[in-house]
Amino acid sequence: MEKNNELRKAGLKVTLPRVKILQLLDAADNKHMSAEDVYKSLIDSGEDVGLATVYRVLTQFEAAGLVVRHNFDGGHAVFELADGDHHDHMVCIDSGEVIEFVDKEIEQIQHKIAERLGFELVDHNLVLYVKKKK
Amino acid sequence: MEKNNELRKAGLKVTLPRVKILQLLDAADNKHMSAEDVYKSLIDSGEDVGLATVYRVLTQFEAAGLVVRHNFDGGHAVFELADGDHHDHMVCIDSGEVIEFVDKEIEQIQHKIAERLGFELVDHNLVLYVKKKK
DNA sequence: ATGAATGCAAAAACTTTGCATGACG
DNA sequence: CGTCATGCAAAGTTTTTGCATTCAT
Repeated sequence: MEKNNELRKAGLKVTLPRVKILQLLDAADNKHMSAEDVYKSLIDSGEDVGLATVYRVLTQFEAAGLVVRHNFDGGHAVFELADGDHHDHMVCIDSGEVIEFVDKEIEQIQHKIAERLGFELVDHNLVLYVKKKK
Repeated sequence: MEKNNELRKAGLKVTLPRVKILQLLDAADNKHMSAEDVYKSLIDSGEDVGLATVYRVLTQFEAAGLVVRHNFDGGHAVFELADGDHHDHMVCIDSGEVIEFVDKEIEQIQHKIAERLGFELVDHNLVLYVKKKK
């Protein structure tokens, strides 16, 4: 679906900052960007946008399900475009490289664990820290 | 091993704040405390300690492997005493309750995933966000 | 005694909010 | 045109740092 329609469908006006941020996340080499990353990138592209707007827009996008927010390591949150497919992350501790993966089995077990303890699984966060085999 | 020796072994002087914080984490009903939690608890116990010291001490304990820091969702880090046994966490998004669990199967699959992609699994972080079933 | 550890306050890093102006539909 | 969205600046949160004082060894 085309981006502008996704915005309208989410009840958000099609404004320049919102369109630019969507485009940026779509085209980004680094799929996982912090608010600051997005802000700087837009400023560098000559856009006139405020950091507060970036935060507001990303938060709205998250609420609308257009974007996923990850709270990786403490400091700052990173955002990536929601592509419909859920996936987890593997981070190489040497190179910083981020690899995405999905494993049906793990997902199922997670559900079972939650159920077994009387809970309903709402979300999860799995990050594997790895290094290249020599 | 007795606490004071653990401190000495880590190259840390045995000071009142450090001892109190270790004791607190050891005796805590809630095993997962934020720096603020620890600070308030100590103040309530009549200890004269600074929040900055709590942060410094917890960071040192983490570096020494005495404590594990978790970056759950919600902006602030929580700490728990390292008990040697690895476990993952389940956080109730309604009550904030934290449940620990271990699942051999998930651990094995994680290894397989890393291996399959040519990596060696060094560490991982798994948090399930759940809510109580009605 | 001497270097490390502490408390306090100030600063830093990240994110949210209030408000007047400007843009979308 | 009436909102809704924006930019800026100011305030909120969480965590870190500078510095003089105190404490452990």
